[in-house]
Amino acid sequence: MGPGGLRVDSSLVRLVVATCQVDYAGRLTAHLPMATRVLMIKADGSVLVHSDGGSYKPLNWMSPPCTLREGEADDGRVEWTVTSKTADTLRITIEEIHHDTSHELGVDPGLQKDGVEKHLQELLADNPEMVAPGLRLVRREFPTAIGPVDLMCRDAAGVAVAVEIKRRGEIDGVEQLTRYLELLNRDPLLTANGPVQGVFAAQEIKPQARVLATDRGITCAVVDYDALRGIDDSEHRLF
Amino acid sequence: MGPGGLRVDSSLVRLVVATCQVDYAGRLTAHLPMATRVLMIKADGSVLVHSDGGSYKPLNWMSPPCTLREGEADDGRVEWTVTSKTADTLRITIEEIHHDTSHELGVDPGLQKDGVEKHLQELLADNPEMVAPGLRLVRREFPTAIGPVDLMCRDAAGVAVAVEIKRRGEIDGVEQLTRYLELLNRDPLLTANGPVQGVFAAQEIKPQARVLATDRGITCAVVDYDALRGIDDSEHRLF
DNA sequence: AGGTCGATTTCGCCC
DNA sequence: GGGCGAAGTCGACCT
Repeated sequence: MGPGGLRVDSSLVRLVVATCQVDYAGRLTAHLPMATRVLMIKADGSVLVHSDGGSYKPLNWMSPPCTLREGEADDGRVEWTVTSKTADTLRITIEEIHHDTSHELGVDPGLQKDGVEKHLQELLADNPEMVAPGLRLVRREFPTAIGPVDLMCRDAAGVAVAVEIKRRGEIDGVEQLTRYLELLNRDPLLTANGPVQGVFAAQEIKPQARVLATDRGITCAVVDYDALRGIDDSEHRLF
Repeated sequence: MGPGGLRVDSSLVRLVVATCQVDYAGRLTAHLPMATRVLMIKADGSVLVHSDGGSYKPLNWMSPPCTLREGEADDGRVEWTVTSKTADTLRITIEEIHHDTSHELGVDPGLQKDGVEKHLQELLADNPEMVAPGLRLVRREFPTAIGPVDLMCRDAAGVAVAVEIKRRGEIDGVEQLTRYLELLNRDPLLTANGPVQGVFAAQEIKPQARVLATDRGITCAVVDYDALRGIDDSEHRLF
């Protein structure tokens, strides 16, 4: 508590509707001609410039940490200058302010998610036979020098099988698995029963990714997330 | 103009500050506990749920096209339901509205960008000698079965040179160029004077990408965007 | 601090 | 409209 009972309020959001022009200079340069837009200024000084369309991405913005300075342009118009430590600059030249309010929000409890890749990995770790029949899990997040393999398994014949899991299987995922396989195949402990096999498992596999995988001897496995969740639920109900 | 002089206003943005709980079910499920947040409802019905922190990405959102329906929950509280054609649902349960205004924005002229990869590619196409001395351009966006090569060139000795351009050179770009080279080296027309050479050109090349490129016999070229733009400007000034 | 990888990525281009 | 690559990607996690 500060002097005089004043409390520093760090969770204030300012909503402004203004006719403005926006110029950004940083990793690129970008320009927005004069028009009416929504400006959101968050507690950390970050600024979002929204139009009424598009999706959630602003037309222009400044990421925190940054500071907003209110000044005056040569022609007397109000000018906001937002600067970051990395020398990025966002300049907002204001012709007219139509709305300007500030609101205290308080601390946000945060978002709870379910159904992302990590969850899919957990489900497949519990049910490796859904990836390929006869597969047994050796280790989840099996470490290598260039990163962890999602699932390391062995098939019925004792051959090592590296499983790369994606929500959506694209070409990058195949490259990633290829790099792992190249490295894993240098390990005599893994190749004792033959070369390490690769399985690319995803809820959806793009055609080009499938072509590249097949070309490299990698097996593709499309997994049904809902079915998998159903299996896992019923298993847990037994205990 | 509609009957009675009423005009359909399609560029309206609604700004709401409310204590609310948010539940999303679609590609994943997500939950936001009750707290005070900023809600932005755009003209196309899309909804953004912002807290006072984070960057420009909302905590939760619904992408257009979608429709917002205002209803009432079992306990009598106001409930907004946003639905899209793909069966995604965003449910906002409102405890209290602290602020609620609507604003007409008009049509946005749109964003002008400068300095992205495409622009860098244009500049290097005009000045291939900035990539490597003696290089002559054969074709920009040279087509292959797996995608276009940014610049196809020949060096002073007539050897084909494939140039992959990135703003920031990372490992993925080296993989991409490697795939192209593999394919290009199957074409007798290109390999008549020796194997196709690869050049990885970027404003900045990450150490790991450089190592991988070198390991594969790919030349790295760091290009100075500002200098390049200067050259191009002065060239155009001659005409 | 730097690298890697996921994302309800979104966005834009080309087929 | 689908596929694919870029992004001022952002953010989380790990070394």
